[in-house]
Amino acid sequence: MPELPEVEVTKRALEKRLLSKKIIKVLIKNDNLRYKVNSRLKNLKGFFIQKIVRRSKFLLLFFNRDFVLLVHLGMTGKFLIKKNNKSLFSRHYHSDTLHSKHNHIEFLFSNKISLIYNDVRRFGFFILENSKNIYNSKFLKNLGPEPFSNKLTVNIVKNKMKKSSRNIKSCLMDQKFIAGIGNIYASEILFKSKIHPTTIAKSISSVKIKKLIKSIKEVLYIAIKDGGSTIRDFMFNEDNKGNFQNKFNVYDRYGLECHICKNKIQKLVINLRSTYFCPKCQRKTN
DNA sequence: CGGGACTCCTGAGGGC
DNA sequence: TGCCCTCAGGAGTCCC
Repeated sequence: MPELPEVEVTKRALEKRLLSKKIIKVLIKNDNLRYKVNSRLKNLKGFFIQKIVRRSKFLLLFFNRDFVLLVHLGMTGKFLIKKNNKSLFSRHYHSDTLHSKHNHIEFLFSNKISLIYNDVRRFGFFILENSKNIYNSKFLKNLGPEPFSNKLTVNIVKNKMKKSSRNIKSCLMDQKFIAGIGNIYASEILFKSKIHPTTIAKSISSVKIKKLIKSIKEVLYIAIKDGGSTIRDFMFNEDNKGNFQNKFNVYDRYGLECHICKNKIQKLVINLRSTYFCPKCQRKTN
């Protein structure tokens, strides 16, 4: 599920409901996530959320007294919200999801809202840290520039690529390179940039890199506006589901017609991840 | 060291 | 139905 747009949508929904709300209780039903959940999490009782930040695919929940909860949703992690034992979001996840065996952690808030962490594959994790120097923690310190920051420039991207013999798709997926892009959006961004996914990154011209950066911002911006992408799971937001999956140009469209040129969308595996592209719109140049 | 292959985990879907 | 295989939005670790 969660790449930058989905994490950003989650962040905004949490902000809307939980900012400045006090935690009454923390229930750890299953501590067996990617990293074992520290029982110190229960010490957040009585604390309130001051600020929520997204960095790459991480959520940072800042509490009073210098506590910060670092959350990563992994592959299938999501938050559910219920009020007075009822889901705030209609029928879609009523009985099934609110009582799922994949609900691992529950935070009860003073406004009678519960925040439930659900994660089928348990690749997500929660780390409680001191907020001082949090950006120097091992999870955050090596991340590349945020797609919407002005640190993402042609020069910085070209410099990073210069040393590498990798293909551009692998570079986009590398969080040290640019933060927040995952498997869906890497394919969509390369389509919009008209770059073939196996193109050797350092061979790409400055003009094309400029176009690539523009495409990164555009694709991610529209995806956030659409509430992210919902494929086989529903996504957490006010309307239950994201809509960007309806705007995919290439992802999960193997054998279907390209919206631009009508050629058939191709699929290939790069670093064990499915990669989709249009062979005509994204002609290989090296 | 860079980077590709493998790994964690559960469930869905297809072929037989 | 059931069994087996492959694949799924992420990323740390291992090994060449």
